[in-house]
Amino acid sequence: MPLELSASQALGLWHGVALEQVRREDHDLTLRQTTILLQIYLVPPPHTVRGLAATLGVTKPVITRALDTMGEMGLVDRVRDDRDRRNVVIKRTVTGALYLEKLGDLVIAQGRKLSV
Amino acid sequence: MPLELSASQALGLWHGVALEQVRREDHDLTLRQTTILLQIYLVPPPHTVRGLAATLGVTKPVITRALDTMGEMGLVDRVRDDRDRRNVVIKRTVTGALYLEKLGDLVIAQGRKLSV
DNA sequence: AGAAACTGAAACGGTAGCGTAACGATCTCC
DNA sequence: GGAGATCGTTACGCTACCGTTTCAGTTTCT
Repeated sequence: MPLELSASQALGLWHGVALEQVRREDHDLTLRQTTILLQIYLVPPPHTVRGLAATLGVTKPVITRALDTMGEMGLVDRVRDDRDRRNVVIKRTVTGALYLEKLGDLVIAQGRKLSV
Repeated sequence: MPLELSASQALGLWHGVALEQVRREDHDLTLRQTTILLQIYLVPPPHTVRGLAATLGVTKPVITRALDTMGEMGLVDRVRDDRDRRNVVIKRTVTGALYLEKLGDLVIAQGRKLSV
């Protein structure tokens, strides 16, 4: 059955996660970057620049730049598609998976503080 | 009783909210700004620059700048404390409350898509 | 083969947040 | 009253993301 949250529970959950995220001074990803990362790891591949841009409703350079930054952090990887060499396929990495695992733990921990 | 989420539920929830947030191209608040806003609205007043800085674990100029930006957006208001005129007390606004209400609705909507 | 379409990336100027280091204003306390 | 502490803000140079435009490489279609 669906999860029914009250307004204060929903915001409290978000607040707890955001606060913890700020305090640990982790890599400070933009909302867009975080969204791209989650999209790559939660939605079945393949992922392309164009596809991500369409899904998020942003322009392609936004995706390219985000991949540049997150690539340097080791969170994602880029590989040219051999079947159509215009395309770039975005790959997951161990570092990226670990990063999201920590984010997930944060959400879970905050969820546990809620009574439902 | 506490809310027990699986890893994929937790990340799915976060993903859904972040994605929707990006797509509507709302005011694009930083993670820090969002956290400050939530802190102001969810924690009992009074809120000061120094207090927020300590809570978030950031320096005071970070708070000042965030309040500048969010003040221009009408999300918060600043008032000098008359009992100690060094202090600035941060006040809530209708616009800010509305903004967070929408964020809460987003979280609630994504929560409803989960089975628990 | 050659024009047109399409993909991701690079270039450009602009804007906003960052950390550090100062700064005025105010209060405290001797 | 005056030294010193405390508050929020401003100034400075820097970095990162933004939107738009342009580009090089690749494929497609006639």
